[in-house]
Amino acid sequence: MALLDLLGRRWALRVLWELRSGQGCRFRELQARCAEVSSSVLNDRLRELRAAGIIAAQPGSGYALTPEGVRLLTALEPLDGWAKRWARRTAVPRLTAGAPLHSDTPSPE
Amino acid sequence: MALLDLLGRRWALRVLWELRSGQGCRFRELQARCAEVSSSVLNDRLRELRAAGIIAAQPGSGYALTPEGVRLLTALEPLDGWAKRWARRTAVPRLTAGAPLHSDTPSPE
DNA sequence: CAGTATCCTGGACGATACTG
DNA sequence: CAGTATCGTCCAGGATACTG
Repeated sequence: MALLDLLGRRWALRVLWELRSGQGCRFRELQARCAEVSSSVLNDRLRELRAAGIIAAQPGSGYALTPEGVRLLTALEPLDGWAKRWARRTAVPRLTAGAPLHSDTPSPE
Repeated sequence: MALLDLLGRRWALRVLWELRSGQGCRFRELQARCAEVSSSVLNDRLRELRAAGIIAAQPGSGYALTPEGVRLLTALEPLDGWAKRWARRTAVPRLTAGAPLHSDTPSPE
């Protein structure tokens, strides 16, 4: 297992996506943005992402992407692009146009 | 759920990776290359990937990537690049140098 | 060989209650 | 508010036996 073991887990990409702005985000705020993921799971993800050096806990401003994390987001872009086209080709056209890359990911716009 | 629901599943990326050459590959051959994944699961993955239009079953030559599948592999490259550097930075240096992107993925060289 | 049908188990996730 | 501890459920995946 490797990268997908990390990013494939529920909420992992969503968390990254929520932090994409570069602004720090508090635990509760993050939780609210993630459709109320349970605190235990959110905490798991945060710990894993921190251990991976993708995000870091700021002193007083919550969590934010590390430089490494920013580069990860960048590396993800082509894939998201592909996913969007693919969603258009493949997916069922009903439901509000969702998030190609991940169900819980609002996806880059 | 979307793309990660597909690629995050066990063996999914590995199958794509095994088909990267563009050569068709038979069921049993694929199974052998994938450390003897169970036939039921392999079949599941193949069906899902076919449904997604990423691979296709050739008449007599097994499975192969579709053009769309080829583009997916391309979109995956930056991510794999990131994963490799990341593995070097983060990962435990023990064990045979594995596959950054996915445990079961030999990973591009 | 290609693919299907069952059964079983581990672990991811959700809910919740709790602590500092 | 931030995070931990516990518990129950559910399902993906592995094993295996089977069919065409």
